[in-house]
Amino acid sequence: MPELPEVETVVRGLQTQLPGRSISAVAVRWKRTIAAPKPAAFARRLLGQTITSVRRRGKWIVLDFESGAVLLAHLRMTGQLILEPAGYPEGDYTRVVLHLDDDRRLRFSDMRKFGRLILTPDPETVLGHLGPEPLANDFTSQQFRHLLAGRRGRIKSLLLDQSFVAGLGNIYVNEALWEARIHPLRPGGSLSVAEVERLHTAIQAVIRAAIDEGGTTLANGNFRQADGTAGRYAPHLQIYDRQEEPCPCCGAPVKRITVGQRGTYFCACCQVLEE
DNA sequence: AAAGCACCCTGTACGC
DNA sequence: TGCGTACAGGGTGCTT
Repeated sequence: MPELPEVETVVRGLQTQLPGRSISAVAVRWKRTIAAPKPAAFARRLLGQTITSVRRRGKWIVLDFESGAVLLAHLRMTGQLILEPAGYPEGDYTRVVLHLDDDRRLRFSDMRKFGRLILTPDPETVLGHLGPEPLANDFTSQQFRHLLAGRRGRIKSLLLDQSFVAGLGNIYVNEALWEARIHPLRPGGSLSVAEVERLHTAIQAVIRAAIDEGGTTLANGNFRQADGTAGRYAPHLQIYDRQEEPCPCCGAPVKRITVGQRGTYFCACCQVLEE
């Protein structure tokens, strides 16, 4: 499931390749992948546009064009944005193909069809309601504490809320809470200053480590880097998808509960729901 | 503000 | 072997 580290990995892979290239043809194989504008207008407006930069905001991949137009790509569950040479055999589940002027192709593959592409002159209508970037300089432990103050919702649900903090998903939220020794059901506002500090540190550490390894590719192989290779972080996951396995810290069996309709892994020994 | 649910999808895992 | 069903998950939108 692409989260911040996976999206960052894709973006870094594209940053060295795409700026300066232009779109020579557009093929839409699954129309609903194009959230806006309508597929025909999407294809027509992209034609001939030159890419100036590639960046990330939360889990969105952002392609800026010379004209000021912006292409937003969200991978959701199974989306992949892969740069392939001309003549390369096209993989399965291709939804949209952007042909480049150097004959390479930027291919949006998406088995479950949840991913979305948006072409817009005003990306802030989409990106504007995202919370802070967890790796940004101004995302300090102090700011995090202010955001959490008074919040009665479960810390796990808050961390998954993209308008609260941008970019975290189920894998890294589970990992960060375990790392910080915080129970996923704790009300956000109930965390002590020391706990907020620990969680802030854990979030940044886990995300940075995952980026360093090129993201997490689980056994289902859903995530791919921009060049089609897998991420290397999966063996480093301490708790995610490890139900009944011993906690790496204390050896107690990892528990699995459901929080906000999401599978949640934690160690009942290390992450206590204290009063 | 918070929580629950349906929805969008399809591969996988399971029970019979 | 094969069919049917539950489940996984990010995000949106609606209801409670």
